Amino acid sequence: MNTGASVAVEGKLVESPAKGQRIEMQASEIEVFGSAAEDYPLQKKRHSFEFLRTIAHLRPRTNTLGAVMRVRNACAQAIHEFFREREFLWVHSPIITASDCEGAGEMFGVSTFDPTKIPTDKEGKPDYSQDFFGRPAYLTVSGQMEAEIMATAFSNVYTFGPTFRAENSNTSRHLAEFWMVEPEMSFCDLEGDMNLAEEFLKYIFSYVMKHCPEDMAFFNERIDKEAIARAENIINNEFERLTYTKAVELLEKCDRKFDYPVEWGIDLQSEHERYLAEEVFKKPVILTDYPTEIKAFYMRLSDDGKTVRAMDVLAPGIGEIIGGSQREERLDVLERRIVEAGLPKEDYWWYLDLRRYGTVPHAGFGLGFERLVQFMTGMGNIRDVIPFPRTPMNADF
RNA sequence: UCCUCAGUAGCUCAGUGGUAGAGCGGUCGACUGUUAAUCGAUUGGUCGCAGGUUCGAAUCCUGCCUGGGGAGCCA
Repeated sequence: MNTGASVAVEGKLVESPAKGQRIEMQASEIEVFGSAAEDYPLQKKRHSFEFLRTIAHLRPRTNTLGAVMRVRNACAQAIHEFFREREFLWVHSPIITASDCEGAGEMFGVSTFDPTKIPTDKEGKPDYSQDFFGRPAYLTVSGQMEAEIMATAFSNVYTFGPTFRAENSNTSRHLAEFWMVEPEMSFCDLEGDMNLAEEFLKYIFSYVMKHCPEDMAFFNERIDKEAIARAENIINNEFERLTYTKAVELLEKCDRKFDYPVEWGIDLQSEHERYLAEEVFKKPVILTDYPTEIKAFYMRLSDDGKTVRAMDVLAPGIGEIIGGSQREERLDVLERRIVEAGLPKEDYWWYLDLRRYGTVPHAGFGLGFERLVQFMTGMGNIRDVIPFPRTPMNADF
């Protein structure tokens, strides 16, 4: 009988005289349901995560993936409990969207066309009027705009589901298919948004520490010796909050040499964000009030005209884990911002309707679920915190 | 997409121009209060792929493929 066999053992559970275990079973009967062939790839030793990714159908049996999947599950439970306690409505945003106005990244097309013979119009372009939806359709990159719709009816809502990015990103922090949590709150400003984000992360970390203590101890010992200290740091300390402008001043004054020079107006680089979260404050940092030019059109313009009410939560070791904002609720300002961004206003007719009919101050944020699990467990590669990772050139299993 | 490192046995790796190696695993046997057991034997390779240089290439050169790390984009 080899490692990997499936068995049922009947016997007597007794106190063990051996070291390192309290109990053992003295077997009286063993039934083998499935023996494992001698080429069973999982051995009783450490395997590299790269190798395990090539056998994604067997790796859930390993102790590390097992711990990851339990913690991932606990994170999902914590998210639902957090919002249920606060009476947020879980709304199901669509996976397929015909709206091409989300602008959050490259999208996967959804079509039933036979790729070898796509109908074309007079100009030789694909004639989508003959396609399944009668127009171009895509996999969603974000449920935010649908969440905004629902928030104008139910006040507090959240989405939690898969999202897709067709970007050719090959990093340990990106997936083509990943899950996102997006709360959206009416009658809420940026302060309320930040408060919720901070409470939210603290809640999830407390929940996992309470429900998965053995798995967290495992990660702390085998994967990342900071895992438990980091969780306690999150739970027990106030997040640092400062404006983008203050952060830039701080970066300009510090002794550290950066590959990319810092000046007001630039989008902060990974090295800048890491420096702030890992070296200056050594805890999560919330940056707010970013320059208008580097943020999305729907974020609420401040009175200074130069910044928007946006916020990013930067986590040590991970970087941006949450991105959010107060949304622009003023119809005239939003229309102007859409035009300034060079976007077709007619595509946003329903989004603008939300401002036309009973507009309301509102705010929300998005959290990358796999990044949260990475942050929680200390796992280095995002492909190892989702059972079946989808990345460029990889959709096996 | 860019930069960089790597690809040798099922796994983890050593081998820098001269007959392809180790540990683990597998198989067989022995032994055993074991814990990723121990002891003995044994099995196992188109050295990522294709070309080139050379008397001779795992080793040097070129191209490609795949993977890791970093960057960009972002969550």
